Amino acid sequence: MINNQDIKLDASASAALSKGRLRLWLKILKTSKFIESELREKLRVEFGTTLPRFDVMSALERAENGLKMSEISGALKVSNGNVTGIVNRLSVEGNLMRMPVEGDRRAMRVCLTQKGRDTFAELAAVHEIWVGELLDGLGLSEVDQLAGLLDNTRGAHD
Amino acid sequence: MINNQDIKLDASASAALSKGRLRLWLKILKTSKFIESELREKLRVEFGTTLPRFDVMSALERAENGLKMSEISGALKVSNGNVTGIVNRLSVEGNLMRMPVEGDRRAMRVCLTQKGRDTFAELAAVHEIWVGELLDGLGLSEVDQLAGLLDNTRGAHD
DNA sequence: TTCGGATATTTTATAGTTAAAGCTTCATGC
DNA sequence: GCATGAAGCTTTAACTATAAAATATCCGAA
Repeated sequence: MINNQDIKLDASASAALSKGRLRLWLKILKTSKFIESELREKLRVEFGTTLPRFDVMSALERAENGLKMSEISGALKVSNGNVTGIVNRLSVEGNLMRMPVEGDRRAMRVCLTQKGRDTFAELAAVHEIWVGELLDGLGLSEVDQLAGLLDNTRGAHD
Repeated sequence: MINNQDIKLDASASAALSKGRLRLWLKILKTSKFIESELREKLRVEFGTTLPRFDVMSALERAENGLKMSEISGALKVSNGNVTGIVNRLSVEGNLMRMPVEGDRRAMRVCLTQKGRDTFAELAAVHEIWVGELLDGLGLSEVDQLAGLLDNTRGAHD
């Protein structure tokens, strides 16, 4: 038997949970935006490049034989048209090449050039250092705890 | 006395921590981007609006007597020019008004209109529900744990 | 073979985003 | 007063981002 008291308690507990989740989301967002803007600023000032360019190069570095445009947009979860522009600019800079895909004249295979690989290696090394510094308040066990908790949200998985 | 063995162990432990922090950052980013894009999509489809517009209205709602342009950009941590565009569009839509600041002809005070307050109340209610759903894998204690861990990073505070 | 739908990419229109430059107004020192 | 620099805002150029439309190609079924 559920009485009015129980219902009132349930309602207020549920409201508290909802508010807590909202505050948590705002904190996740603030943390994420802060780290992202720090990385963005460092890439801009120290290397004259941007995070989207870095992300595309990172995806290409992991792929042995390059990626099709649609594979890049899928990996980075951004729109097709967006990738077109970024790849254009990286291409002008000489960091990557578009190559035809044999057997499908619609598709293009995008590969890092040697210059692109060299550039990315340099960027990736300092990028890891920067992230380490930005998260230096977290030890190994805290890193694991945080990762585990984030796994309980939708969107943390592949 | 520190011997080679110790040094080697320290180096590999440090590398593991660095890699762990990097993976954690990528997970935070993925979680944040996922939630953000879900909210963005819902705002677009169900209300024909955007997250930046929502954020500006949210900041104005909390301010009793409106905010100056620079106070908005400070609160949202975005550039001045950015706010100009968003406020222009919200103004055209009738959700807010620019009013002169007495004693300083350079500044503008931005206030929600009644329509803006009504619209925002509606948006804020469903926004909280959406966030609750997106974080429904986290109970109260997990929400608190996560918030506590994020406080150990730079950028989570005001 | 050819028609029609699906796929891969680019293009277009619109918005958000920044840094930097520009404009107006304020405040201070002389 | 008046110069000079600072503050508040807008504008500009460049880039990132999306959705939707356009283009070209592929593929399967009739």
